[in-house]
Amino acid sequence: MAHATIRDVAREADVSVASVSRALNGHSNVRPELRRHVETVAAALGYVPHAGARNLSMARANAIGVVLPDLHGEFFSETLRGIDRAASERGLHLLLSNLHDGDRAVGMLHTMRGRVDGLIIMAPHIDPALLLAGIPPSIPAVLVNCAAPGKDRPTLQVDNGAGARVMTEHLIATGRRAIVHLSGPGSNAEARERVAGYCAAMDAAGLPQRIIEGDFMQETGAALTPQILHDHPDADAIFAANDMMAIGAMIALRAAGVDVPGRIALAGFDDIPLSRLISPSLTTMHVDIAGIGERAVARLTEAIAGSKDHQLEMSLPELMVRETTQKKPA
Amino acid sequence: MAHATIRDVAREADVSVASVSRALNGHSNVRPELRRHVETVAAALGYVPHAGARNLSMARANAIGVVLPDLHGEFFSETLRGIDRAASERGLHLLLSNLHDGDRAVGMLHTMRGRVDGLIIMAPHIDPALLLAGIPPSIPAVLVNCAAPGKDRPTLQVDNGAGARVMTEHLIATGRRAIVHLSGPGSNAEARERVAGYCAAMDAAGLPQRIIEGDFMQETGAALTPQILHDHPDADAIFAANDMMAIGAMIALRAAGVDVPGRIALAGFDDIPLSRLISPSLTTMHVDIAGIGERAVARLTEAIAGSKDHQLEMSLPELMVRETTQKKPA
DNA sequence: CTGTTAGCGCGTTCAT
DNA sequence: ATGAACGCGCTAACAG
Repeated sequence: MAHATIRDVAREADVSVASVSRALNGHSNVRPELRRHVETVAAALGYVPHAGARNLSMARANAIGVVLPDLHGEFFSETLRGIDRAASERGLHLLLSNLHDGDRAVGMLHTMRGRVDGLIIMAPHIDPALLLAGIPPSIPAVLVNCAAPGKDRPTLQVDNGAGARVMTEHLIATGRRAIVHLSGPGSNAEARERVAGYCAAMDAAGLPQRIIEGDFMQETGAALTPQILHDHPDADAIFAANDMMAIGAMIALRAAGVDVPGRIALAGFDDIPLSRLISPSLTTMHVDIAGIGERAVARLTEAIAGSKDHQLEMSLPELMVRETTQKKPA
Repeated sequence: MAHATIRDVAREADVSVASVSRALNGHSNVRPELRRHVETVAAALGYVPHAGARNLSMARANAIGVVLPDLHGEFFSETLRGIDRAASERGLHLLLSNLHDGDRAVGMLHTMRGRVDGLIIMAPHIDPALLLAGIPPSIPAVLVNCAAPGKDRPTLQVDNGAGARVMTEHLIATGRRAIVHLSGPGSNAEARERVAGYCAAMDAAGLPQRIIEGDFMQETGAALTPQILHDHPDADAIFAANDMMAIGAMIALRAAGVDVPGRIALAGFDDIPLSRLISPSLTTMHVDIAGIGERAVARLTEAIAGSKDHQLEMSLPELMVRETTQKKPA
């Protein structure tokens, strides 16, 4: 059976649609008796308001669009968790969209217009020019870890460069010298920043850069590890650009019978929950993943409310020393 | 600046709104020259159609609502991944909603009416009567692992009872006798089914049931482990109702210096990606988590298309023997 | 307090 | 091939 509309309720209760609307939405100027009557009829008819129509008439969707590159791995699911928590606190729904490739990205962004009040966009892998052009200018949006500097959009970023530098310095401080960086894909802005941080630290210490490009996936971390061992037989540390690759590397190293951290130290980035659960536990840079999601929602609601504050908010990751980078034996 | 509407485009291009609509939606009965003109004007104005209005007029939202208990842990994020994949293949958006408590559940369900074409509901923790009453009858919905038998709704379920029984039998077959079941919360339908499977297997073997109630969380698994050790000093196996609790237990056992699986075997349920990455790797029941999400979308699109097929689809988990249940030394 | 009317932005008849 | 008019379901402004 088709759904009852507000008009069905009005007819059945023998009142106007306006009264039904007022009664059901808790307006004060309604006779209590009439309100009860309307509520009864509505319940009897199984009436449920059509949220789409209400949104149109109120010019408010009570939803925010979330644009992520991928749901793979713990990083983005943690972010989503933070976003979800902050959003449901505010009574907002989440409209999800995965930006796999850059081409369909703009299309996806467009189909969200009129269904959400604002956008949270995490797209370190998308060309900034393309991305900024794709966001309808009239829609509030906050950019999270995007390549774009975000001139006229509120922006949240992790200081990947500083974080990578701190980690590299930590490895050097614990006696490592032949440190190989297993990087993320060159197309990814965060990956590039982490490479830069690693390079800066190695340069400052007068050590040679050794970089192998990966793609942030665990399987790739495992697959490239033999190559690292082959290309750099003297390697005494691997700094993976994220935890998933580090874990892949750890599995490969274990399979190859390499002692971690005895012969090779291992470090990651992100501090996903998993990094603490494996053994040996993984030294990594802690990023407040869920917290970033929450902050993003906060900034977005401000922007929706009309704030013109387009500040860049930069957060510094924190070094978490765990088992995989214990001091190198002399 | 406010967003341009179809009327702005019509006025600017000096044509009717109908023509703009036809031109932009690729209808055939439009003069190519006019189409190009409209497209130019639309681009110049930065016009992006208002999806909400379009949905209302077409009575189609091109979105499905996903209702999950929690985004915590890998189980639900994996499910979501499967749903997302299947949905974006079909050009559907995902409207997310977390059903924390049962009270607000019905309200959440209602606010989705008119914004989605159908619902995927995973709510093993919600009272079935409450839940079924809360779903607007006119909205297609598929129930996944819900307590409700799902008489007139397509339903997907994991055969938790059979799975738990298989696992318990495996533990018995490897020589364990004092098997403690670390269960999920009694309010959860899946948890109850797994308890029943465990009990059936223990009864069949003439072994005494030993059950401690947990809540599916890793922290709880860790916290309850000392109690298990205390209440059942002779325990030679722990069968946790899900992997997260099993991992918590493993951490606690390691901290207590208990040899796994030497002294105590350990088993989980779900086969989340993590269970394979930890060491020793966890014996568990494999559930095709992402696959269930995909199936749910498939069933839902059928229902939206008008299928009256309300069959119950039951899937059997598969035993994955890994390190934590190696045979007990004689 | 209540009913009437006019939109919200779009797709879609029905004429022309 | 194009335009005028109507309706999707709801809220809000305006009368009474």
